[in-house]
Amino acid sequence: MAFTDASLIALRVFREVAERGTLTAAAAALGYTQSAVSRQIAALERAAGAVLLERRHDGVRLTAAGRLVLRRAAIVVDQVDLGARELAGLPEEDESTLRLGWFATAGAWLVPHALASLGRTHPSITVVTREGSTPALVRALRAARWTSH
Amino acid sequence: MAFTDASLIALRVFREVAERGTLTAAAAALGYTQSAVSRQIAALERAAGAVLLERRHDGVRLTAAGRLVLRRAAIVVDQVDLGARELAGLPEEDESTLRLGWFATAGAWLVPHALASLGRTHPSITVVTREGSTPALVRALRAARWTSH
DNA sequence: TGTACTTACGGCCATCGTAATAATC
DNA sequence: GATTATTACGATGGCCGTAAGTACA
Repeated sequence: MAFTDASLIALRVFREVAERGTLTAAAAALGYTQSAVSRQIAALERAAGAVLLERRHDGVRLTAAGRLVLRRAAIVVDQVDLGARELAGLPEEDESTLRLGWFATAGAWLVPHALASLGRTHPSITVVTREGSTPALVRALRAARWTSH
Repeated sequence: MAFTDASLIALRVFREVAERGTLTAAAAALGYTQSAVSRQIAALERAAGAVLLERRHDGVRLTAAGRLVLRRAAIVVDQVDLGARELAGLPEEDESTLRLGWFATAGAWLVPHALASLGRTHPSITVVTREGSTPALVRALRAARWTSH
């Protein structure tokens, strides 16, 4: 048993809660009621079979299981939103496009490292390389992370 | 408008349909009825605002929009399943773990390239490096793709 | 008392299976 | 007729908002 049959909305709510620190703030941000968010979280915890949030008097904090779920939920939500933008035929927003140039010596492993790390935390960000670099490194970079075309 | 508010089950059903080529086969594989799968797909298309499947007399074929959605849906479903396994505290199944050794000269860009490509098509596969290689290359590889611990 | 989260109630909407319908070989 | 997908029921279950309840400074 896991959160296999959870709702996409539940994952979105959970991410918002994790980001804001209180159910109330997340509810306001998403246009829901406190109770709705509370039940979404409860349902997600029931589906996951684990407590995801530590309840405190001033809000909530992620448990270890909560951090684990958050990592996956963030990727899932980003992928859905990215697919939605693709379907709408829109190019990526400027804020989600990163243009990057670097020196060949630094790019050997530092750049792929940074890009992969970025890809884990913000999968929806598109990376665009600068033309005119060493062809081999450009290929390696493209291999490390390439979101669109 | 997009498939932002689609169901996780719908994405799973869609992936199964795309893989099997008929709604009937997907329904049987998932324990659903023909009609349930048909309505899931219809709902997903309504949410996406696009026709995802071309109906033929011998089954269905993906449209361009369908291929686009499938790419995202596959990642989403894999992420959910991966999170589920993580929550269950289980190590990855053997069939989804890849152990890899290589020569330093070939690993410089060919290995990260292959790993990233693999990661796009099969995000749930874990890559485990062999000990004793050049430390810098090991670090670069870990940066390019590292799923568990 | 204020600020959080939780729970009970009533109503609405989604989804299921069964079964009937349509279209193609 | 066999195989495909779709549509019309009726019932179950999930999720919402309102509102009341609980806990902690």
